[in-house]
Amino acid sequence: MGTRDQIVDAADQLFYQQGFEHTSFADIANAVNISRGNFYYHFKTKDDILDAVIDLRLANTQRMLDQWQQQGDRPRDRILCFIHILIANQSKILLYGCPVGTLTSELAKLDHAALDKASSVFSLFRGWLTQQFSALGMADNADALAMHVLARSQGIATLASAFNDKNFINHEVNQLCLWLDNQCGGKKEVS
Amino acid sequence: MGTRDQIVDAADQLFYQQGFEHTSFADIANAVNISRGNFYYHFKTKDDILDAVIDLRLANTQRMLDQWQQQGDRPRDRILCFIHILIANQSKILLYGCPVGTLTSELAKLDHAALDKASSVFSLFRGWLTQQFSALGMADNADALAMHVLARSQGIATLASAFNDKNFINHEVNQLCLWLDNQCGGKKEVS
DNA sequence: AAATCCTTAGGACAAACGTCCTAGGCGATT
DNA sequence: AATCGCCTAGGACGTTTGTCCTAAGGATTT
Repeated sequence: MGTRDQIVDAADQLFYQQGFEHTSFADIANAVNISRGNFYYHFKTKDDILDAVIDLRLANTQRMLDQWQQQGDRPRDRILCFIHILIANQSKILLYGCPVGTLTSELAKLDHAALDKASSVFSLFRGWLTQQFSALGMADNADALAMHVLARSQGIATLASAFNDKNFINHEVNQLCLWLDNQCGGKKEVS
Repeated sequence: MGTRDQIVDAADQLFYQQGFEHTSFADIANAVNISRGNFYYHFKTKDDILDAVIDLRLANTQRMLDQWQQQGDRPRDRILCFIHILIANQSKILLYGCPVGTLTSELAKLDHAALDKASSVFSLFRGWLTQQFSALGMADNADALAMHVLARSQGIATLASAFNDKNFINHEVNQLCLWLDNQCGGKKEVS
């Protein structure tokens, strides 16, 4: 893997674990074992790295969504794939919260120009979830349902991290699954 | 108002709007119009200010809860008071998210010692909400319901801020009220 | 072998940071 | 009037930050 990609990978993790502002050039250079000078060759400013990191996250997210799209046959199962990332990434979420939500929150406070781009990771999930709910025959308020699922997940991650409570994640994920079944119950599947 | 209280008040707002780490001594001193030297007389370290700010938030929160306790007769109405802070603080939430959630998220990433204390603001709400649900005759899972309400509010704030979407707050608050009525519906009020 | 280009290392730079010290103003007490 | 103690101002300190420059390594091409 090229140096540039290593930098973006390391920055991706560090931004998640330490926050964007609290991560310095030196931190990243140290993680990749290169000099700060070499660093500057690949990225002129810190904002450039943030841009690259968000691009990476967008690509990774899209790849994951595509995978879920093929993996599950029924839209309901696909939505469950999304919900279950809370379980799959449990330990990291307990420590650092949701990667998307915490970054957008930080950038909002910094009044950073990259906030919109960071939010677009949310938009990927939002659009994909909207698709699934539409496929379930709820085209009318599919977007609202998508946002609801996003918000629920977001809140679960934040509180689980604040209270460092693993069981809370499990319990709320179950509740969210029940909610989903309830939504599916009365409706007829379309696609 | 004494200088010390002015400092804590200014820090409270700045920590909310800019984040803890992104707020400097100079920022606070500038907001209160005092010199950095004077600043140091009242607080030895930045962590001391954070401590005082969290104490202020704990006191303010407790006062608000007490007020809600007297204001609403029925527990259901009291819980509605909590839910409606999302509406009352709408514009600030759109810009900076939830004061409690964003601070705990930041401190978690900084691995800061004050994280537990910051989370205790959540605990105040949690305990109070648990009381209300218990009074509604749901003592068995009152705490789980309290956490559910907290998580929903938290997610609403985060996403509303990310998408800068005021209508989303209104819609989700309505949904949350419906959910609450649903919970109250089957149960008999105790106190 | 020479030249070229991509990559790397290491340090220089000003600015900002948290922290700390000292001198002085000002009201209350004696 | 003199003294004391609380409060304030302003600057000094060492470190870290993001940014930038220059020189050299190393592979490929001519």
